[in-house]
Amino acid sequence: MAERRPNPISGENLLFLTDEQLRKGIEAMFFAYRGFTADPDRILEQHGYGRAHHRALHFINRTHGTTVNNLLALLGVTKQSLNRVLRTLIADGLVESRVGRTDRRERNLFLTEEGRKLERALSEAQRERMRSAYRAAGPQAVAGFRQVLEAMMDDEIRHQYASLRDRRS
Amino acid sequence: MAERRPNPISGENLLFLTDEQLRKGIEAMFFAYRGFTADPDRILEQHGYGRAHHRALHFINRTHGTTVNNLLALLGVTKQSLNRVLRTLIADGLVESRVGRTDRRERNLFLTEEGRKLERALSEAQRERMRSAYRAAGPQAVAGFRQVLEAMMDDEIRHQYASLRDRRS
DNA sequence: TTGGAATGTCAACAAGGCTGACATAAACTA
DNA sequence: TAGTTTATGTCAGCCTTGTTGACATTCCAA
Repeated sequence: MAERRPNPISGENLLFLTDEQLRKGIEAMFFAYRGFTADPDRILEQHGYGRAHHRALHFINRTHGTTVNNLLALLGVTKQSLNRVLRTLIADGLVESRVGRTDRRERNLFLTEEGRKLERALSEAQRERMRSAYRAAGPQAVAGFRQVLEAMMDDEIRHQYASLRDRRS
Repeated sequence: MAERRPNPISGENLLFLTDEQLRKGIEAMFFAYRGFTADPDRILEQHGYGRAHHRALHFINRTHGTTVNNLLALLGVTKQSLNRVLRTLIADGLVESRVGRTDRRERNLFLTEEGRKLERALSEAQRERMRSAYRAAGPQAVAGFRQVLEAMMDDEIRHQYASLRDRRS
């Protein structure tokens, strides 16, 4: 999948692995992430929510009926942190928590119509930025972008990402 | 610079701009950023510092003698937030603050030997993850990665990134 | 029936954002 | 020179979102 190109000079081109190149990548990652979150942040602020709420909405939307434990693993936070966020989302009528059918200890989480509405607004703002970046960089760059990001994840997360990746929304 | 490939089917390949593709990119960005910060975070914890300290150390190291105002613009936080972090770094002897030569209202910031030592440890941990990701993905993917990230930044930040990008460390 | 798993809740705390107000010194300007 | 602006620092207080620890409830499964 990852296309390695032999270097006519030294057998393999390693110039892209210098500390200078790596530093540029690190700074690009830092600055780009700021842009990545900027648009949803503005919308969230109008609703009195934070990034944690966005993340919860996103993954509940992605995996309808997911359990709290499942969500914890995806988000990488403690249940207390997530619970605080979920509580407000449920109280505000954006998320519905249903007792599990087969295992009634579990709670299955769903977005309400209002929750879907906010999720779409957040998601569309973020997609618009991504779309513009993708269009500017072109398909080949996008493929490389995804490859590097995937290689940068922790192993365990990469597996979760991969199983999520190939679902329908 | 960005290589666009004509699509034999519709004149231009736009498959990479579907909502599905964009969503995958969004999730990849989220998960990758977690990995990106994981290694420095572990080191910082041992010293009782947080990410904010890492960012300050990084950019002071990058732009020796920078002023507080300059740093504020790069980090995108308020002076009160930055000041809290700087105060501890100065008190702990990692950062030195010298009165400006030409304008004595300004403070020029430098890393001490100890500051450089910690910065190197943090930086090396982060570079190691980046190096491994770059190596796995290959030079062409890395170029695409950088292109997409740059296109994702806010305009103002992109200019700062660019002027920083081409400096020597 | 009992142990453990899944979930929720309460309390307390910390980092690191934010705003507003105010102080000081230095530089600039009319 | 007098007044204003700029750069910085600091105090107080607030918010979000992360943490740990303790404890209750529910209920599956051995």
